[in-house]
Amino acid sequence: MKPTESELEILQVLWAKGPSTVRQVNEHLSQTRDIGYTTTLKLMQIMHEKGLLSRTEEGRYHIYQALIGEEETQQHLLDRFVDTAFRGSAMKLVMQALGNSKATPQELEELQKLINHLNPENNEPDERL
Amino acid sequence: MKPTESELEILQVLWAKGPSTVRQVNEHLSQTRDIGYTTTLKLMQIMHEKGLLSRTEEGRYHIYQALIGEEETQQHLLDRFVDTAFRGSAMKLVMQALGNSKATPQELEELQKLINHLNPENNEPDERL
DNA sequence: AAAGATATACGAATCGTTTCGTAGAAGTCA
DNA sequence: TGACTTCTACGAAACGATTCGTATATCTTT
Repeated sequence: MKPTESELEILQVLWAKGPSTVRQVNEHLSQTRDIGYTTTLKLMQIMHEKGLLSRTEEGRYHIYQALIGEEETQQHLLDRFVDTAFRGSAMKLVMQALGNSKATPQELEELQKLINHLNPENNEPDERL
Repeated sequence: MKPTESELEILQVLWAKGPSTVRQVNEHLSQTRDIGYTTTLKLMQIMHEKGLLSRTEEGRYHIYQALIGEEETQQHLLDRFVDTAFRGSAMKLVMQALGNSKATPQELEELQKLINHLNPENNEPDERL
């Protein structure tokens, strides 16, 4: 339930590319860092044992698939992170993340909508749901 | 520059309480989890070696102090976290953190101000800087 | 069929973090 | 002074994560 950094890397690939073989995942990972094939293999085997990945035998190959969702995992990691790094204050995190990001107007607008959702009383009415 | 989880715990205490002895830090930590005195001692010694903490001898005691700032450290951790968990998308993180937090109206208002700052063009004018 | 490439399985080395036991120095108290 | 407590220092065990070497099986190619 709490993937390590390496495991997260692999999950990222599987989330992005869908079910994949070890080689495909490894190919992808080696683009950004030095990692041997058997290292990726071992990692994915362990993740399979842990129940993070499913595995289907396709002839000689094994095809792996993420068993936990991206958003769900992100939410979990986020909760943990807020606790450890921001002492539980999600707002502090939000402010700091936002302050240092170069958000596009579109993104800000989306965010604006979300805020209006959260706070139907206050602020100028914008659109009803 | 990249404190571990345990180190972060200790930093939190020092940030909150200011310069402290090992015992004071340990006392605080033991309130929330099982940890021996010498464990805390060793950790703080290592952090001192790493340059995370300064140390002043006060008679028989050592008084430790955080050498890195809270916000600065949080920013650093946050950047890293956005990269690894949210593939660099700070906005995705913000939206998700916000969506799951129960923010008070005051907090939302603060956030609103920040957004208006960031996006002077769009939205209703609110206040000039 | 033989050689070579490519798959999985698995044991083990390595590395960083965390934890604690033990020793010795220094202060406190009866 | 002698027993206790309370510091720091330090070595090393324990643990988890990461990495890779090697063995073996299975294809592919000539």
